[in-house]
Amino acid sequence: MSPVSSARIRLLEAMIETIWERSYRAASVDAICERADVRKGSFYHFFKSKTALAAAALDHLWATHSKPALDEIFSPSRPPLARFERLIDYWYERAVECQRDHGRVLGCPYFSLGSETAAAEPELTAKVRKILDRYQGYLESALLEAKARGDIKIDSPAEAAACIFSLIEGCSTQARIHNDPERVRHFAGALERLIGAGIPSTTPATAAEL
Amino acid sequence: MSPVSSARIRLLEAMIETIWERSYRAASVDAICERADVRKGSFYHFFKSKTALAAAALDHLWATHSKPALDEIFSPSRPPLARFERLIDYWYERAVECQRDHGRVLGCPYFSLGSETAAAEPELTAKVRKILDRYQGYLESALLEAKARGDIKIDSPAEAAACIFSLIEGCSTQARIHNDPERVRHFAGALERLIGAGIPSTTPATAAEL
DNA sequence: GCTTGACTTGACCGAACAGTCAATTCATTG
DNA sequence: CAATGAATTGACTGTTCGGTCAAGTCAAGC
Repeated sequence: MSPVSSARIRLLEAMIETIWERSYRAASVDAICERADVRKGSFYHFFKSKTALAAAALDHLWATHSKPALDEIFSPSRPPLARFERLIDYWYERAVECQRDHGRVLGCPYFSLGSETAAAEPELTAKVRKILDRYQGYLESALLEAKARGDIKIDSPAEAAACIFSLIEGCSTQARIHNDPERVRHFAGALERLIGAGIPSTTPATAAEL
Repeated sequence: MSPVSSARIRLLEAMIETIWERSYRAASVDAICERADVRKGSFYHFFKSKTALAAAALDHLWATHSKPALDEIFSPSRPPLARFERLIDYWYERAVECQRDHGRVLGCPYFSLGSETAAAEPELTAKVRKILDRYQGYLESALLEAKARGDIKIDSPAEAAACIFSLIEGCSTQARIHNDPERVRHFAGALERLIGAGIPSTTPATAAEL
C-alpha cells in the first residue's frame, strides 16, 4: 500500500505545473517525463494515457491545494461576507507570487485547461466542470449564509455565485493574458458592487466590512 | 492588386474557425490546409509561418466581424446604457447560434487563444491583447458618455469597463466549458447590478467605491 | 534462496508535426 | 505570341507526438 516510489507524485506535479505555466498542449509526455525525471516506460506503468494523468493531476491539485485553501478562506468561523474579502486577497497574492516565482501571471489552471480542451477532451472537461462547480459551491453557500443573516438581499444565491465566479475567472484570465497581477484586483471593486447592491440601506456597515 | 485567388481568404477563415471550434493546438498546418482545400506549398506562399497566419486571421476576424458588430451595437444613435442591453443580447444570440450550428458553445476566440498561447507565443498574445483592449474601449466610451449624461455615477469608467469585460469573457468561457448558452445570460443580471448600482434614481448609492 | 509483483529502462513504432523546395500551371500584359 | 510573376502542386526533411514492449532491477514474504 505504502508508495515505495515517488515517481507517481512527481508525474502528477510535473503535469499540473506544465499545464499551469504553459498549456495542456505543451504538456507532452516527453516533456512531463523529463520534468519529473521519469522514463517513458514508467509513465505508462502508472498511467494508462496522458489524459488519465491529466485527470489524476487535477484531482491531486484540488486535494492538496484548492480544497485546503478554500476550507480556510470559507471557514465557518469567519463572517460570510468577510470570506469574500479573504478570497480577493488570496487570488491577488497568488497572482503576485506567480509573477515573482514563474516570471508570469498564470491564472487558474482549471479554467485555462477547461477552455483549451472543451472541444477535444470530453473526459478531462467533465472533470474540470466538477471541480469548477465545487469551487462555486463555496461561494454559493457563503451567499446563502449571508442572506440568512440578512447581510445581503439577493434573489438567487446560485446565480449570484455563478456571476461572481465568472468575474473572478474572467479577471484572472485577463491577468494571465496581460501578464499583469493588478487585473486580478479589478474585480474587488466590482464584487463589492455585486454584493453591495443587495445590502439593505439600513446596514451600510456591512458593506464597509467587506 | 485585385485578388486573383481566394486561397488566402480561405486559409484565414479555416484558421479562425478551427481555433474557435477546437483550439490553436488543433489548428495544425495540415488540418488548416485540408479545411481550406489548399495545398501546403500554397500555404507557405501566402504566409511565412503558422503563427503569421494566426495573427493575420485575428486581424481578419476583427475587421470582418467584431468591428462591424461593435460599431452597430455601440452606435452613437443608441442611448449609452441601451448599448449594453444590446451587447448582452448579442453575446447570448451568438452562443445559441453556436450550439445550433456547431453543436457546441464556443465562447470568444480571442480570449481562448490568448489564454492558451499566453506563455508560448508572445507575438500572437500581443495581437490578442490589442484586440481585447480595443473591444474594451467600446465599453469604456459608452460608460464615459453615460456618466457625462448623468445616467450612472462611477469614478473610473476605465476600471468599470475592465470589470464588465472580464465578467462577459468569464461567463462566455464558462458557457464554453459547460457547453451551456444560458451561462452567458448569467451576466445580464450582474451587469444590471454593476451599472445599475450607479444609477442615482434606482439605488441610494450604497457602494460608490468603484 | 526462491518466488512474486511493483517498478524501471531504453529501444522502438507509426502517425502527425512545421516547414522546404523544385517543378509546374496559369492569368495578365507588353 | 512571348514573357513574367503570381499561384499551385506534391514529394520531401527532420522532429516530436502518444503509446508499446521485452527485458530487466529490486525489495519483501515465504
